[in-house]
Amino acid sequence: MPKLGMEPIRRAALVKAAIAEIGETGTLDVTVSQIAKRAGMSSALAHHYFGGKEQIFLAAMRHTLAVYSAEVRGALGMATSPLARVEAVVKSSFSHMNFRQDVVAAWLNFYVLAQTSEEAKRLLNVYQLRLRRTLGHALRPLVGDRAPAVAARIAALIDGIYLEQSLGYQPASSEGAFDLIMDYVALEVDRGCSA
Amino acid sequence: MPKLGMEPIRRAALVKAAIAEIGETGTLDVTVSQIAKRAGMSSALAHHYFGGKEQIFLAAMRHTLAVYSAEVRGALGMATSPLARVEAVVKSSFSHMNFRQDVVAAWLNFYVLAQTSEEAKRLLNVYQLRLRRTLGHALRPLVGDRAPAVAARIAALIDGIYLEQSLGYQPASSEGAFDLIMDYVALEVDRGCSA
DNA sequence: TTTTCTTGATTGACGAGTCAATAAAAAACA
DNA sequence: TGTTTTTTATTGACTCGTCAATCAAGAAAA
Repeated sequence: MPKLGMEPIRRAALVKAAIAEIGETGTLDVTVSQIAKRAGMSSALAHHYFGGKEQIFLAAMRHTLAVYSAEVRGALGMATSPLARVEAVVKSSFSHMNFRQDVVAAWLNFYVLAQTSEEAKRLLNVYQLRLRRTLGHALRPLVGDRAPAVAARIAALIDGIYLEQSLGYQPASSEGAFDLIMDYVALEVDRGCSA
Repeated sequence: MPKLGMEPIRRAALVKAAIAEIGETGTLDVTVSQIAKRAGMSSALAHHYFGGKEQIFLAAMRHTLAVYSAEVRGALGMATSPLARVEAVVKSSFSHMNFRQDVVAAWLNFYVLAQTSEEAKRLLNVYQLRLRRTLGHALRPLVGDRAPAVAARIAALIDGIYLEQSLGYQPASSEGAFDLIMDYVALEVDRGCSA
């Protein structure tokens, strides 16, 4: 059976299966066997390609982060105004690709993983910083010096909405989440008439 | 040795130890033995009083929720204005009692627990709904019909800040978190001069 | 025949939950 | 009062299952 160049295919399958499995179980408490089985191979092969469970998780995390980043970059590329840039970032955060039940569950568990894995913590920090930086730049023309504070608030809102979504009661729609945040942004942009 | 009426003492010790252990490990992946040892007893006794690991977790969660609720209630009791009521809720969320490293880690893991335990999910929902209701009532005199939306945003901000705090980089100060949210509230209260 | 894939079987560790047995207080009793 | 019995508290030792990680061996390309 062995076909050549299987490594990248197997790795991708395992990463995808890991996210699906974490999403379905809601926990990092999934066995390598479960992941491997879902990916259509033996657990031994999973160990062969990744070395260990944690490294599968980290790869899944990098993948999730990469998908998100790519979507943000793509959306930013089409934005022509500062406000559109903010909208691009926010909209990407709640796109069908990223706001799915299993992906949200994976995010939640990555935060837990970051409690014990330095590498996971590093990855999450890269994400956090980049999000703030991107939002901050986009906001500068709109709110001036308040940009960092507004960016921090938007980031916290995104994380908070993800957390609520993870509970899965009445799944907040992507549009609802988007509006919730952009209404706040509008408020910040419109300020300046009272002070 | 056996002294009578140990049950409540043991249960309290186990709950406290569970939170500390979860906080230190950052995971629900703690053994009953670890918790029991920290609480100064054998693992058999922990099983005797609680029946199983999950029930220890749920008790720890109820305790965390109860401490938080008590603090909110206390702070609300001293508030005389609507704005003071909002401040009371927000300030309680970031008090020394509730914003501690281990307690925040426990919260994070309770969200994970809620993925698999119906009871945990129920408890978190009670918390979410009560928080929104309390904030909504306090906000009504300040922002009128926008109260539910503003309450939802505040709730998301609180959760998001907790999530960031769980990463433990440069621990956001309680005051910083408080200001971050109350600045937003002020913005909502001041609105109405542009539309 | 060398390299790349692949797995079944195994190992070794760990941990949840059970149980029988001990110890001390309290209650019942003589 | 002194003695027995019952209740409450407590644990060491054990069972049973699970799972990460390893390895030797097989199968198919190159």
